[in-house]
Amino acid sequence: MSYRRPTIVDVASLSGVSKATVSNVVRGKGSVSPATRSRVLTAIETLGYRPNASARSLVRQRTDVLGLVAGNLGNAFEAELVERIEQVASERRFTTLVCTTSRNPEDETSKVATLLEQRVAGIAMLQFSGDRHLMAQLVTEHVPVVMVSCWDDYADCVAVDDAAGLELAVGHLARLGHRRIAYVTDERVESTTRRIRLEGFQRALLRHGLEFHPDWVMHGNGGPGGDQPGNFVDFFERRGLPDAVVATNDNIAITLIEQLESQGWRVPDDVSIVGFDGSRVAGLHRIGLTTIAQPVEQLAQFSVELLLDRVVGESRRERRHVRLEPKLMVRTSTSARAK
Amino acid sequence: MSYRRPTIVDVASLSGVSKATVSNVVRGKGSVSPATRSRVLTAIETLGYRPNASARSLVRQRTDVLGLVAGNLGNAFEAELVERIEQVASERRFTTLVCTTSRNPEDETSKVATLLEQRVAGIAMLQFSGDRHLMAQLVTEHVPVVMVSCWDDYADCVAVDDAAGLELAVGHLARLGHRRIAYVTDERVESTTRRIRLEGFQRALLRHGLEFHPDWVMHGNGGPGGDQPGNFVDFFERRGLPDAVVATNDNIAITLIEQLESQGWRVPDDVSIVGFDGSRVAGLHRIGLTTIAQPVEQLAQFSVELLLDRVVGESRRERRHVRLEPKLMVRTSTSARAK
DNA sequence: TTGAAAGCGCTAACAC
DNA sequence: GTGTTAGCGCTTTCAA
Repeated sequence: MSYRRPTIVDVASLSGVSKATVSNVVRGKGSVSPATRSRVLTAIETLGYRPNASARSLVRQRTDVLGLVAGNLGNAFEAELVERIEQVASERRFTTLVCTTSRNPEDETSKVATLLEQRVAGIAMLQFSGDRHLMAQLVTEHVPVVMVSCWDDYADCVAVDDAAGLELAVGHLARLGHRRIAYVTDERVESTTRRIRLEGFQRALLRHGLEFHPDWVMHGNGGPGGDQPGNFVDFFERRGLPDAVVATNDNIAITLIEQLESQGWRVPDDVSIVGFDGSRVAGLHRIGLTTIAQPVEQLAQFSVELLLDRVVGESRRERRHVRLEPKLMVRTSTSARAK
Repeated sequence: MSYRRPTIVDVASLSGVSKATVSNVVRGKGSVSPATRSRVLTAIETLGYRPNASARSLVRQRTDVLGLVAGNLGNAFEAELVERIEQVASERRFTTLVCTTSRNPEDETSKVATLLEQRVAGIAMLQFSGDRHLMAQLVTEHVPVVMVSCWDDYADCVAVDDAAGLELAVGHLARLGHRRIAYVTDERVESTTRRIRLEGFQRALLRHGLEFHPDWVMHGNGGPGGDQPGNFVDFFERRGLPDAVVATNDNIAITLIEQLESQGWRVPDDVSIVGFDGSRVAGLHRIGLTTIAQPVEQLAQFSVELLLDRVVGESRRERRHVRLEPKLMVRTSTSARAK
């Protein structure tokens, strides 16, 4: 004899009503007399009845589950974002199916396929390889998608204003007297964002009357697992140390600091460093990374809202692209240029 | 007219077979002639058919979803663990529903309830308040549960060997000549683990001929959100600085360092610090936290294995409690005692 | 090798 | 205010 979970029918027969009535009580819909309601509630209690989400989803043709595609939770910023999105979704009575892709396009494809089989009500992508085929599929299957801290013209998007962020970074460095400013990007950042940030960097330099040297753009490419960039030291030994470096995210910035310091260079005395993300680690005194903070809370709120707007409202509205204000966090990795 | 997803019936009629046959093809079970198989496959392709997990779960009376209860993904160790568990589960064709509790018992209860409604095949708890009622419920509902880096006698468990970890920590400090060793615990660590670690600390002191002072045990209690401990400075100003401090996790250790240094004390010159977890941050040169590393990879592997063992094998086997070897990572937060 | 049929547990019309 | 009923999309006997 094996254990069988109580169903709505068990509750119905125990309380002497039909299952429709039990359903009404459970959902708090329809009209049920106080007396029956309490009888049903008692039966639910004594049986330990718990509605079956699969059955409900099947008939309602919709789940209460959101899919969340992240790249790598070892990245503190992404982990925080995942946590907040889960919490905001939970407040709206949605659960979250979390997947990680290790920034690997094949994983991305297969994980999204899994989410689609699970019939998630919507998908938030915190990492997107840019795969056109994937996007097309998502569109044809009518699954609401939001790009969070990512960008794709064919989906709702919510991200920090990258250009404004780079303006903050460069402006800060310019005010400190730095003129030769290098940039470190990373192949694993989603391509549109990567491009926009680099362009933003160029424009900010221009605006501050500083020169842009393609030679000073380093394209970090990650080693296996984690956000380990390439070898910065080689790069700077060949080209000489710039006054300052803007990195495309905090992880890269921190690794850069580690590598520079292990070669005897000092931050910020020899070179100032600015990160991007505003992850918790950056705020530690020992790290003290000046960075462009992304508004995690707003990113989470907006992404869930954009998603549920389409899920619940089934609104055929236009795609919305939201840009949020970044914030400059000045710490000890930047200082005035030595004369 | 609204969009309707293709179902197994659509595939069946397009390929001119019954849905049972389509089902056989999809699942790769039963016997289907090569000819029909390929006809069905073509139909699936052209329709973009995707099996509906809810329908399948309903009839199979089981989902392919694992529930994962974490405390706080801002904690790097927990985030890494979540990521690895998701990946290991994914290799076994299971998806993961991730919940965070902010180490809040009410959230824990409600999130577990949600997982139960979703009929997850099993639950991995990376955080457990110790709620007896919750455990009882889980047991009566016959849901496989595994405590990961947590402990509860009534469930399968996989955790680091806490006592061995503290022996490593204290042994290391003793060898460096430290004698007055303090301990910082944290209310938010699951209670059994908290107790075992403290006892392990005491026993390790004893074994190394060092005295244990209850006065030197500081019970950190977190502020809201994140792992912020209480005010360590007050504590040490009242009792004087010990030779060294062992912290119950890396986050606490790092905060401790920050607080001490902000008061002008130096680590490790004035006091050595040892953490617990082996999170990525601890390994940064700027942090250089000596710590007891937990075997994340093994924790992930074992936890999924223990869970699926019960899910798939429906084995009525005894509860299993696995303890894994910790590893001492010596870095720069510890040094020989100044004479 | 294939098909017909009986549900899995629930919701939502629609009667009464 | 309550009950009846017809599925939702799939798996799984059991026949053919």
